[in-house]
Amino acid sequence: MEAATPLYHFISSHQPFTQKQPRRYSTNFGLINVAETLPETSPSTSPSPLSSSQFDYEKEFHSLNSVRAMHAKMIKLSRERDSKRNMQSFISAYLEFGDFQSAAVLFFVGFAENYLYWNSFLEEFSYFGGNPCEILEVFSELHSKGVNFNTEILAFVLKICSKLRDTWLGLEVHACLIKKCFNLDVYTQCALMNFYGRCCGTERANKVFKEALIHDSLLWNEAILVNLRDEKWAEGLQMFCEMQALHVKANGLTISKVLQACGKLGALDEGKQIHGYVIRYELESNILIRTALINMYVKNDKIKIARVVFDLTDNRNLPCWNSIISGYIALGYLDHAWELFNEMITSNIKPDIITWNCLLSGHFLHGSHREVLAILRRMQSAGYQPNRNSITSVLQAVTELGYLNHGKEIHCHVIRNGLDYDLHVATSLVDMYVKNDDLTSAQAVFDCMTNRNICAWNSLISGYSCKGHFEKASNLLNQMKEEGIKPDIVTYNSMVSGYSASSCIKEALGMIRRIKSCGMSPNVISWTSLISGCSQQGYFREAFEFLIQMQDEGIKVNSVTISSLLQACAGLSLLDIGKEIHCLCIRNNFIGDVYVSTALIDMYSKCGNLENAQKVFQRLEYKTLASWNSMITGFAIYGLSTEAISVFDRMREANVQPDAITFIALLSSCKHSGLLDKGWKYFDHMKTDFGVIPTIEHYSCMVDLLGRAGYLDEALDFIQSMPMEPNAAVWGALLTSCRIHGNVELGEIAAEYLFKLEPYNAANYALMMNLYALSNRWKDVDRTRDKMEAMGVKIGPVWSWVQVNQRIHIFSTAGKTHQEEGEIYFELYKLISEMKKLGYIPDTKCVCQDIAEVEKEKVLLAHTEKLAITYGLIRTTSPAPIRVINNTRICSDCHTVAKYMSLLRRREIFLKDGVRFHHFKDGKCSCCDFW
DNA sequence: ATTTGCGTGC
Repeated sequence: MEAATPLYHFISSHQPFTQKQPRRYSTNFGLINVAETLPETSPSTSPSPLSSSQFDYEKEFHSLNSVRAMHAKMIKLSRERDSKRNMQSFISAYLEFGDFQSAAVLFFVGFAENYLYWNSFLEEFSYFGGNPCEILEVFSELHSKGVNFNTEILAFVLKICSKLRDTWLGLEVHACLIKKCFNLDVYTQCALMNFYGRCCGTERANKVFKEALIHDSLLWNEAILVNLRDEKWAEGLQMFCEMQALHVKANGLTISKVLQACGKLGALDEGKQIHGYVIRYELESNILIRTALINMYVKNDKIKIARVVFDLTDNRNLPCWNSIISGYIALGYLDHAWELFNEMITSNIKPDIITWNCLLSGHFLHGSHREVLAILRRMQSAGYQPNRNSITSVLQAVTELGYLNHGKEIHCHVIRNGLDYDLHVATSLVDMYVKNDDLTSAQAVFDCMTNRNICAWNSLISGYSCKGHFEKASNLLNQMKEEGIKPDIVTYNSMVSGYSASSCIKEALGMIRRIKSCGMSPNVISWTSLISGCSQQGYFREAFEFLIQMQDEGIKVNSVTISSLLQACAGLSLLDIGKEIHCLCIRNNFIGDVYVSTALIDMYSKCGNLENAQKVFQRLEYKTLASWNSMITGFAIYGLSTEAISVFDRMREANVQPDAITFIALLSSCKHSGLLDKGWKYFDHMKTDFGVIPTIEHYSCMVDLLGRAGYLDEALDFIQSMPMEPNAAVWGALLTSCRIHGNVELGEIAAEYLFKLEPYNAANYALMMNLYALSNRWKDVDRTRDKMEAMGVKIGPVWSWVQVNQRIHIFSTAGKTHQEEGEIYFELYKLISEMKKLGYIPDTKCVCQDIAEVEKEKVLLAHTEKLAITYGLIRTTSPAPIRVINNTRICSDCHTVAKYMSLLRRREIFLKDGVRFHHFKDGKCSCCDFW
């Protein structure tokens, strides 16, 4: 094809065309009265009289120049009007040889007969690669030269304006139309409505509809479509109903779009009525309507009806298959979706990128993140190129899985295929790097983005903020403002969340105030971020205070808030408040939320109510990995290893793949029960049978397990054989075991590492002092205490609390003494003397002070858990169990005393310490004295 | 379509 040289170059060649003109709407065709301006020059080939037959022209159409030559001949002989078909041939020829302007000029000045012809012109124009913009340019130019167009041409131009969103020209065309005639025909009115709907808003289009004198079916259909295109679902549906009342017939496109509206609005009844209409007017064979019906039923949660419609469709095309497959996927029936997918393949329908993307995003949304990667591989090996949507889903899955390396590979693919210029892909990349803790790469991708949307900014800001880089986050916030992007509630919430996660409660509250000063209202997410931050950092009381503030401001809690609050209840063992929240969950239908139910299981087990934890667990219809894990953990912290293992077995029967946390729970249940062999078994099998690679947490569990069982040397060997550097938890486990078994030598080795790794952790010094005291090595006790004091480390307060009559009573080594202390000690002495009659001997080994035995007994009596239990005994009545929480690890003397108390006063005592649970009943403890 | 808040362990 030759380079396009516009028609006027040839016909106006006597006028030198030197200046390059700016393209849009300002080209200068010397076109008007073409025949008159044409110079009287003879073409080089001798002009023979042309026949009127079109074929004579077409025979000569070998190149653009030959087309022009023929055109010139035709004009010269003034045979333009001879045949409209001749004109068509020339237009087609110009299009074929790529001279789109000449084609458009001929189209406008030549003739324009009917709508059908225009559409085929537009089709042909685009088919040969012409940009419809050029049609508008030619029209504009002719219009400015004063050419008068008929209304049909104007309507045609209006259609293109509408398509190209050329509001200015469209309004100009409307002005021409008004000048021409007052009563526009239906087609023109439709074009006008279409234009206003797309370019000036639905309201203007509706005005055109209202002002129209006659509302025929074409106009009704267009009016409804205009509203639905603008996602005015309710308005569109309403108009459809009005149209029905007037017995105006709807066309297939309108019906399919109205069905879409029924889906969006959840208007099942209306949807069914339209289904009835479809059957009555025998429109069922229309595949567009069929597909819309399937979608409508899917959106209204009626997948079974959708399936019936699908099954009854015999001319299923690809969109139809895609609809039913995406329906199953949206509702989470991934297996059904695959079944249909395979069925589709056997019916010789090839999936398209939409099908694949639907599978990708569906598996991501339903948490099957690994499958997303498998589907990607499958589609690639089937020869499909992932597009921006595919990449976005895959990146999200990779982000969730934490597969940074996979993410980088996808980044490479993105770069190779030039997709990095796509806004959404780039945003997903930023987010992938942010969530995988690679802020440097996130920043690099961000810096390369030529235009950034608010999501990209927010993603990066949240990355810096959550990692505690508040300065960088604030700088970005200011920078985005400078670049003219207004921070939204998400931006501020990211800051709130970051501050809350770093215990910067004041700053987080400041952000909430800033949201208000910007004229926005802090929403449920802002408050929940603050509350969950408090719950996770141990500021449980503050969590409840902010809950009250939030409710005062009229913000209602949602399931996420509830999960955070339950965490606070679990942390404080606030069983009664936890139960209140459980009621709230039932009232507000939060029970079905997997996060809430998991948090409930955790709350009940940490508040000492294992039965309720089990009940919640059993009633869970859909058990997630986390819910199985928290139930196993629940049994584990009670030392109920048999039960924990049986939950694990049931989990495997349910085909749920265990993860690292499952094995930590299992190993710790073995640890709490001294099941060394079982522990080894799980440790060995977790990698070989389940593909879960042991982390340092698993190793430290094993050290604990070995050590507590008395295999201290083996524990040390095990530490030395570890594939990673042992951390403080590992050495801490060894030191704890050494203290239990009184092994000073090994303990000193562990302590040496610990003092290096955690020089400011008072618990380590306390453990070592305790170990020395057991062996009566008082000088070493003093030396360790001096070392600790030299480091400026202080042993924090030890506290226990018990709830009596809706109030929490705290007994602390640091705080004020309890006002009823006298009464408490009176009862405690009484109990001790009763116990002594039954054979109780105070276990003074727990006291690491070099003082007389009698003094040691006094120290033991002051242990906070004893005071808390005693207070519970005197201020509550049987059979209410007593629940005591302690923030350290219960000593063996308190353990013995609690057993006697449960026997003497016939009370169940639940005691939660920093490590696990003890349930005392009838003089026995659930831990069987192994803890 | 892309961005903010939630559960399981140590």
